[in-house]
Formats: sequence, C-alpha cells, structure tokens
Amino acid sequence: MTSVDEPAQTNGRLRDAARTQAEILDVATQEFARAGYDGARVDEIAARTRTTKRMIYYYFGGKEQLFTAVLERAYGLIREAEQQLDVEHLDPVAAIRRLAELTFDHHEQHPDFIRLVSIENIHGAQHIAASAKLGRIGSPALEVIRRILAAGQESGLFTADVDAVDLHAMISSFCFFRVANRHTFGVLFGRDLVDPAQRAHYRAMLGDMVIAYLTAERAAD
Amino acid sequence: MTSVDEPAQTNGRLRDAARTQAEILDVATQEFARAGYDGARVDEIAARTRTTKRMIYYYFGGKEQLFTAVLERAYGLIREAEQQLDVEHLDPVAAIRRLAELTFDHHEQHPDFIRLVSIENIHGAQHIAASAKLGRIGSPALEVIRRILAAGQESGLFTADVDAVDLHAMISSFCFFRVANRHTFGVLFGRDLVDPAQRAHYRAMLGDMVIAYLTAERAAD
DNA sequence: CCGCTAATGTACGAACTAGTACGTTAGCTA
DNA sequence: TAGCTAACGTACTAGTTCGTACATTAGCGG
Repeated sequence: MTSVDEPAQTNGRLRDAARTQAEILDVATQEFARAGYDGARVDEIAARTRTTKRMIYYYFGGKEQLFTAVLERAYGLIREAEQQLDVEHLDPVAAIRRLAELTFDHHEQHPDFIRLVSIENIHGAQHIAASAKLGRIGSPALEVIRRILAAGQESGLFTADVDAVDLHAMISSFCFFRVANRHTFGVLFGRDLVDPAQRAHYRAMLGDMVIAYLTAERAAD
Repeated sequence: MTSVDEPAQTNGRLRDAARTQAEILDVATQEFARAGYDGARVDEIAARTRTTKRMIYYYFGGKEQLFTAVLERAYGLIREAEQQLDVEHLDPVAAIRRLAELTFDHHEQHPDFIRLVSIENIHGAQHIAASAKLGRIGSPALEVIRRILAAGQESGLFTADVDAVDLHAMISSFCFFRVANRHTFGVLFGRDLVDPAQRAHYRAMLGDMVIAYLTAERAAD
C-alpha cells in the first residue's frame, strides 16, 4: 500500500487534503479487510486516523463510497504491479511459469486485497459494478497471457486451446484459494496452505500444473 | 438443504421443536449467505420464519451460535454427499476425473455453502475452530483421493507425487473460485464463469488440468 | 497583510439491532 | 382429566452506529 509513513506531516502542511484522504484510505483498507463491509466501523476507521470521522464524510460521502474508493485504489495498485511484468523474452513455457509465479507471489503478498475481493463478491460485486473506474478494467496480465499463449500455440508447444481469460482464471484460482481459504482449510485438514516452509512446494505445484495442462498430449478432439 | 417445504406443519403438531429449529436453520443459512455474518439480521431471520426471534435465542443462544450451527449443518450435508461417491471401480485416471467432476457439480449446486465458507474465512474460521463438531473433520473425499492416488502411483500411471490433501486443494481451488468470485470476475473480465452454456467447457477443463498434472512426464528430480 | 474558502473539529441525534423480562399455552403423562 | 413443562409470543431496553448541524481555522490569492 502506498502508505503515509511519516509520523506527523508529509510536506510540512498541517492541512493537507491529499494526505488526509490517503491516510483514511489506508486505515479503511485495513478495517474493511479485517471485518468485512458490515463488520467495519466508520468510527473505528476515524479513530485510527490522524483526523476525524467528519473528514470521511467530507471527502468520500459515506461508508459505501469509502469502500468503493478502497476497492478502486486496491485494484489500481494491482494493475500497476502487473504492468511491471516482463516475460516476453522467455520461451512460452518459461514465460507462463514465470507469470504463474508472479501471480502466486502477488497473492501471497497482498492478503488484504484478497479479503477485499472476497468481501466484494459476498456483496455481488455491486461496488465495482457501479464504479466508473473499475467497469471492465481487465488486467494487464491478460494481454501478456494472450501473447504468450499465441506464441506457444503457434510453435506447437502448447496443445491446449484455452483462451487467456480462462487460463488467468485457472492460475488465479489456486493462488486465491490458498490465501482466501487458508483459515477453514487449516482447521478442517490440519494443513497451513501459507506455511512459509511449504511456499516453494506450492509455487512449483502451480507451475507444474499449468504447464502440464498446456503441454499435455490431447486425444484428437 | 434439507428444507421444510410444507406450508404449515410437518407432522400435524403446532409445537414441534425439531421443525422449528430446522426452519430457523434454513432461513438463517439463506440470510447469512446473502449478507455475511455482520450483514445478516436476526430480526430478518425471525421475520421469515413461522416463529419469532425469541425462539432463535431459546434454541441457539445467540447470533454467533446460530451461525456456528448453520456452518455445522452445511458441512454435515457436504460430508453426507461425499460419502455417496463411488468411484473405486474405475481406473485411476477415470476415477480422479469423476471425483473432480463431482466436486465441480457440488460447488455449482451449493452456492450458499460456498458463500458461508467465504464468510467464515473473513472471520478467520473462528466458528468452526471453536465447534466441537467441526474440528479436524476432514472430508470423506480425502480418503477416496488417497486410495486412488496410491493406486495410480503404484501402477506408474501417475508421475506426480502429490498427497491427497494438496490434490484436494487443487481441485477445490478451481471449483471454489468459479462460484465464489463469479461476480467480480464477471464485472472485470466480462465473462460469466457460471454461465450454463460454458458449464461443460469448464468441467472438462478442470478434469484435463488435474489429469495432465498427475500424468505429466517429469524431468527426473 | 487581508479576506475568503477549503479543510477541520465537536457534539449530537435518529435509527437500528442484539438480546431479554415476562406472560401464555399446547400437549404429553400419570 | 389434571397438571406440569417444553414450546412459544409480546413488548421492551440498552447499546451501538451511521450520519450531520454547527463552529472554527489554516493558508493561499490578490
């Protein structure tokens, strides 16, 4: 998160709209991720801020709009991160594995984002659907997948004829589940999916799975 | 869900503890799945019941315990369903594919259960962790997977040396994601993962993926 | 350096919500 | 059929929570 780390002011000003908004968004992200939309408390967000509840309503309008703003920023940060990825110099197999690993790492490093997505799905994606910034935003990763897939399919390395969106879903599924459902999975099966000692194991498992799927010999169909 | 479908009474009695409890659980399941734990309203549950709020506290003690009871019953139903599965007569490849398909179907048919699991994870699995009935319950499917894997690995058909829990996670990931995240995924990528027209496509994709992973030629490692 | 507005703080209210005190009755049992 | 208890209903409360009316000031533009 692009946090406000300085203890007092960012640029010497006592009154700083941008800083206040950023601070509210930081704390709100934590609070919504911690407790869900309805579980989150506006008073609690305000209390953990340098400013007061008044400012939340001044800048964002209300709890609902604040949550939308939190989602918009969180998705924006993901987009930024994905735009960094540079795997086109690799051969298709290595490129896909690398992409899967980056997705894996990314999910692991942003559990709050995963929680926000879970919460938003509980509410039928109503906030991102209403957001002008987030409608059909897609993902930079998708374009990368599209190009790697095309190269792999053309060269005959990839036998599966998946499209980019479906492959993205496949990769995300595993990464998302591992983080989002770690609590129930841990209690029910006695295994911590995000145990650091098992990280490399699951990371390799994901890559193996995706590559195996893409390169498997298919019965002619 | 083992619902109470008759409009008035089940067995002629006006006062029927079992029926009242079952009805409360039915409605509570819907309400919690609809709105999340904090979003759910005890008054709303009561209103949609033949009985009153008083009885919820009489039988379950409180909102928290009611939610736990809802989870216990939901997991119990899953267990029952999984105990039906009979794939041991098939060869390992067919058996795993069948198991994956059953998991796929099951997730699709019980979106409320998926939502409850998402909600419980938002709350750190605190309810199932505290429940005597649900600690380390495991899953009947797990035993089946264990046996199929052993057979497949022994015969040399399966090259991957996954264990049953990890394979279960892999299969569940895809099934869970498809249902749980369909709303955000739909808005962001313009694709409905639970579109009935695409059902067979995704069902086959899951099976292909798992089989490809299990039977891929591995570099000696 | 003066005034105007964006930015901020305080105190409060209206509505909601989990939970309960108290009273009533169905229906089994002896 | 009498009576006892499990099952049920009504009405209420205490506490919480989103949101706002009103008052204040920092600091930029002229």
